[in-house]
Amino acid sequence: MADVAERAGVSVSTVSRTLRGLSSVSPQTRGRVEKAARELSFAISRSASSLVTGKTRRIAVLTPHLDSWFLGNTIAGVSGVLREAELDLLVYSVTDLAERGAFFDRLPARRNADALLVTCFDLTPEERARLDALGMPVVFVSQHVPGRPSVYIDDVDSAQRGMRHLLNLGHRRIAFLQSSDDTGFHWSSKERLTGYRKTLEEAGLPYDEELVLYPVARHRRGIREAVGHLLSLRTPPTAVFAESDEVAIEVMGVLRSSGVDVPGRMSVLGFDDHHLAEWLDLTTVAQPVEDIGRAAAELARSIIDDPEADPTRHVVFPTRVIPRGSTAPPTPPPAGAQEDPPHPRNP
Amino acid sequence: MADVAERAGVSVSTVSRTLRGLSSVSPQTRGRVEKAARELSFAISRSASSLVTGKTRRIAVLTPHLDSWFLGNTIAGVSGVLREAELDLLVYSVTDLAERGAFFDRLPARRNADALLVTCFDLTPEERARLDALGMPVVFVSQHVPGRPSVYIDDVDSAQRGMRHLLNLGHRRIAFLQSSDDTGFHWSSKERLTGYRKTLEEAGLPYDEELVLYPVARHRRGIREAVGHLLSLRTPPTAVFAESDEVAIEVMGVLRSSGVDVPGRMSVLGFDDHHLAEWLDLTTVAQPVEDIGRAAAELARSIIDDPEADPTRHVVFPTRVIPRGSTAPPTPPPAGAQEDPPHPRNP
DNA sequence: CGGCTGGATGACAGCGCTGCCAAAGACCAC
DNA sequence: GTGGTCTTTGGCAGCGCTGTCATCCAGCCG
Repeated sequence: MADVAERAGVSVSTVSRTLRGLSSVSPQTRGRVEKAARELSFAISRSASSLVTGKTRRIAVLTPHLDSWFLGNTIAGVSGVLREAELDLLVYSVTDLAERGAFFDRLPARRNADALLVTCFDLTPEERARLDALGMPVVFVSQHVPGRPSVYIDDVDSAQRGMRHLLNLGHRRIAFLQSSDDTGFHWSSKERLTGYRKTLEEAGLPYDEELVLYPVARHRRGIREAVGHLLSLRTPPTAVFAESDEVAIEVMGVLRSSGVDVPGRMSVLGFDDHHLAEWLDLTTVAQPVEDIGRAAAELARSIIDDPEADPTRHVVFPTRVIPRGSTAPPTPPPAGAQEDPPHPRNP
Repeated sequence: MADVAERAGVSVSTVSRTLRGLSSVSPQTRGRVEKAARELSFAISRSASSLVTGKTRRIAVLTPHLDSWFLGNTIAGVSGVLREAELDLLVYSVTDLAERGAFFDRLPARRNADALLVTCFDLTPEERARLDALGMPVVFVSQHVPGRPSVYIDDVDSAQRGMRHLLNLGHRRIAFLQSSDDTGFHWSSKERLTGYRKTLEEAGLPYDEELVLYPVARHRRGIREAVGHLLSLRTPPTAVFAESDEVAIEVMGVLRSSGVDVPGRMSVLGFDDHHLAEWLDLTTVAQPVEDIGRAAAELARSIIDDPEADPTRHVVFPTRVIPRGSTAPPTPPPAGAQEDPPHPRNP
């Protein structure tokens, strides 16, 4: 910076003021400084400036993984907003409990980021207290935490609307497939299961434990076994509601390779509106994933710009059921079919 | 740090030495310091230490997007290695030419990261020169740049092996579908196309421009139009080689929804071994994506640890054709069928 | 028993910026 | 001409660490 100052014939203070866009610099001086900076390819050292200001101009994202469609798109949304704000994006992914423990133990984000976006994570009270104690602003993504800034969808209601779509088609035995892993991450599962149960209750249908398969871990054989289990029941379900499109697509693949027609013998409903869902004709509950990322980044930005701002701001995004070819009325109609019309009345 | 020093009854120098793992600290002192640091949840300020050392302990990744299966998995691999090395991961995604220009203009990574991983990017000579001028070590990922550290697969050879699989099944008219975008990113397309051409040449087959569709942008209607184009040719191809599994899966979806049986009337071959490829029974050329990310991170790590190290190190990963249900001999056999056996001889 | 070695620790400058305050000058009112 | 205000600029301390050098003391040799 001293070099730039010398070249422009001003003091370092003036260079600093110019480069930060402060107003109290005359246009001529500004011009000379900018020219000198360009000629020397000068870039401010964030290390030095954050040492003084206490601001790092960096936002950290904490995720349980990076290789899912959901998180890829969420982070893409975050990244777009941060780029415009000239903030840097720091990514911490913790894929198992040991790493999770290590993260909250050492908390490497501390002092290295101005805010933390927590995605798909059910923080324990201790973890939350720890972040609070260190004064790290947190935005919860894809999760509703009362009293904390969060960006989310109404998972209960969304699952209910998905379920009603299946009920309206005439399905009465509907399985629910959760994807879970061994790290205690949230991933909206619980809420969607609640929506599933509530809808059954509303419709006066029994909750059958055999139809709810939760230990379907990502990247494992679990899906095939889960589908095998459903197909070997005394009365197999006529529809499967998968917690995410990725699971739903796998289920469709397994069903078709086992000779089970979709939607002829089994309807499949997903959740997300994955990029491939359209091409694979998968009915799904769509959520605006990239918008969620963008909103979370905006929230983080507003918090670090103005720490006094209301800390309880929430952004709730709507979801919608997109009917496609993977769901249809069950055939033959289940014994207990009621007066519901055989064709969808819920678009 | 002063607080920790006081609590442990030592000087800040000793705290610094302890926390950096330097050897010249007695075990008792080390224990006391670590205890004090834990009790105070102390984390070193990277800003301050990088101001002195010139090292940021951060690695930047430059990518054209974040929402593809390939990059999600690559970055997951990178992230794992960096976490173990206690390095932070900074992500810059530039999705169009304007952002790309802005990135190389301002070069925000400068002084904020110790090395840059460039993924799926064909840098222009000017861009490369600029990085060099600023002394930023670069590792090329998924791209072979002679004389620079790079991690990649042999795209030409891999495409050739994929093509030979189709030829051995008896296909003679094979389309090639590239995914492209408008930003001049590389994405291995050119090399795979070269492999396609070379294989045709070897087999004495003509190169038909009508069968090579490159303007198939991501997230666009392009795929449907491309498939429509192929199906409306005087002699449609009997097989499609897609540049990535994501494209291949979309192609399969479009074909099936158009009533074209896969592999009955059209074989589809992908590239990547996407997580869903197995479930959708897609034949593909598998590459070890996460390993590529890991190797790239290791390379970056070794470069920042030892800047004198050989700057031309390369890691080449093998690929393999995984035959699944989306490829089969063409029916009816093409007119010009040769003495090739009708069944695969290339597993 | 003095001097020397080596391991462990402390003191202190300074990395590159920013925030604060002072100063210089332009301008105006009286 | 004097005093006051406002705009623009410069000087300088200090953010929290690390690297270097100094210091201290135990242990050992001659």
